[in-house]
Amino acid sequence: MLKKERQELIIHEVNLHNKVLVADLSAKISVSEDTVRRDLIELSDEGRLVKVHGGAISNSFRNSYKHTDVYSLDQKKVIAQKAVSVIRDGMLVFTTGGTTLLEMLRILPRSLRATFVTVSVQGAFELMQHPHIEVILIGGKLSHNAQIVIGGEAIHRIRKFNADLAFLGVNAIDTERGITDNDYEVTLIKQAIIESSAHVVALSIAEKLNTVQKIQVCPPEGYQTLITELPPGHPLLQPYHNKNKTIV
Amino acid sequence: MLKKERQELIIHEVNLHNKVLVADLSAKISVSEDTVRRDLIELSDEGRLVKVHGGAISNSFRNSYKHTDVYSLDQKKVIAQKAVSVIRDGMLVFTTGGTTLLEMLRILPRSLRATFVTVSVQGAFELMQHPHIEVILIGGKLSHNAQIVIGGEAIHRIRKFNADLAFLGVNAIDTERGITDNDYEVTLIKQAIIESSAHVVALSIAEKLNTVQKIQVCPPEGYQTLITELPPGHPLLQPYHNKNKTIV
DNA sequence: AAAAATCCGGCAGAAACCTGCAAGAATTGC
DNA sequence: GCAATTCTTGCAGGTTTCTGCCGGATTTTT
Repeated sequence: MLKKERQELIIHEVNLHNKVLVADLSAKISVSEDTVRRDLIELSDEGRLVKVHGGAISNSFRNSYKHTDVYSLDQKKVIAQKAVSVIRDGMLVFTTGGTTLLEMLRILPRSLRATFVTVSVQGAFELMQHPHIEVILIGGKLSHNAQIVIGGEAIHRIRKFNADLAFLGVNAIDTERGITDNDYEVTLIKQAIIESSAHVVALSIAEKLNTVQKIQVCPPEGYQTLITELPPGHPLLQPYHNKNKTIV
Repeated sequence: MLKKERQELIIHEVNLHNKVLVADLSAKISVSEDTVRRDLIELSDEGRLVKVHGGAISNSFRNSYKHTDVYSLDQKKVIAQKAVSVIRDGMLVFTTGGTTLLEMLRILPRSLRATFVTVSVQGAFELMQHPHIEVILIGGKLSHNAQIVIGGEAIHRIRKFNADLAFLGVNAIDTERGITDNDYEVTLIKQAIIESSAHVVALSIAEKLNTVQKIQVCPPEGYQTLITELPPGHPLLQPYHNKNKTIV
């Protein structure tokens, strides 16, 4: 059996079953596991499959969600970078939806070991790419608008957790009115998350500072940390310092 | 034997068997391996075959495995098309993961009004794009491998539903051993889905027919309808007709 | 935290490859 | 027709590739 031939066979198997194990392949084509492993590495380098511990999975599985144009992407990347620095190994972390959040999930260091609980479909998808992160998805009805899970059952589930940290993507934030949003169902979810977390981190681009939406998610004292793309000493942030918020 | 003649013979062999070994050819036409090697290099330069270490493979062999992004995409689209025709307005539908399923969800008619319950993150993502479909996501721990929700809580949730229809993306299907898979957690989820559905539709590309994996999802009588890309009358499907399956 | 599985780098033998060479065959030019 | 030239082929040798194995590191699972 030619090497090339063998590799095509492997690709075939992977695409057929979405996943293969080194041991299975080794037995099936009667070569050592080392050889299979080397083949997987080569194929992986060529981008024809994704190698994982113990085998490989098809990459057709991996690229259904595209990283499209996001508004203020650069600012959001800065925020994401700061947000990541707050997370510690072993934490139980809640996350909501929102593009800033997604950006953060995307750049989580691969070495991080933590448990993430999320109501966001895309969030779950991003988190799945990380090898050492356990992902718990809150179930329930999906909101077409917000692309997160909503509804009573979801809230019920959220309340069962006691998270160390919650990351809240915010729609509007103000020193007087706190965090506000314009989708009632979403505010309920965010409230539940806030109440189930020891520490709440609000992520907001500067543009959303001092804006107000129709429905309150939480009062100004509902969160402890605020992260924007601005340096912590920026004058725009002074009012939040005055409210004893931690500014990153 | 003329050089030209010899090379034509090689081409013939390659096209016949899709591959040739230098040693075999050398023995067959009684020339040294070096000569064969030189011939292969020339033929390769002319683009009539692909030289590899140890021999050569035919062009068609190589092309036949050149996939775009999803394996057997065309077949899967055919399957998806057929599957869609089974769904009626108002139904409560279960779906598992798998690329075939995703393909189906992608082409659901925008006019369809139904409720979908899914354990697949990408599935949920696709379904969210449809305006009139209510999407219920089963919560729980996410499997990094299978990219679906797994675990006891998920199974518990699944059992609360009484679906009209379940679409099962299968990994291997056989008239004797039924539907089989190679991930234990996934089989549990699929079993729960089958038990919670009045009618189970198995989606499989023909290539997976009569293949067996390690763990049984359900016996041959566990599902009622089988959809492949083949026309229902195809001889390969006869055994399934004999088992009283509905073949679409 | 221990045990099992997997991975990785290096090693060695075998097989395959390449380069240069020379003898023979075929072709060309006169 | 014959010599010069080119082409082809096999061989020798040194080089590269392939593959299995081993020991230690890393990861996963219990």
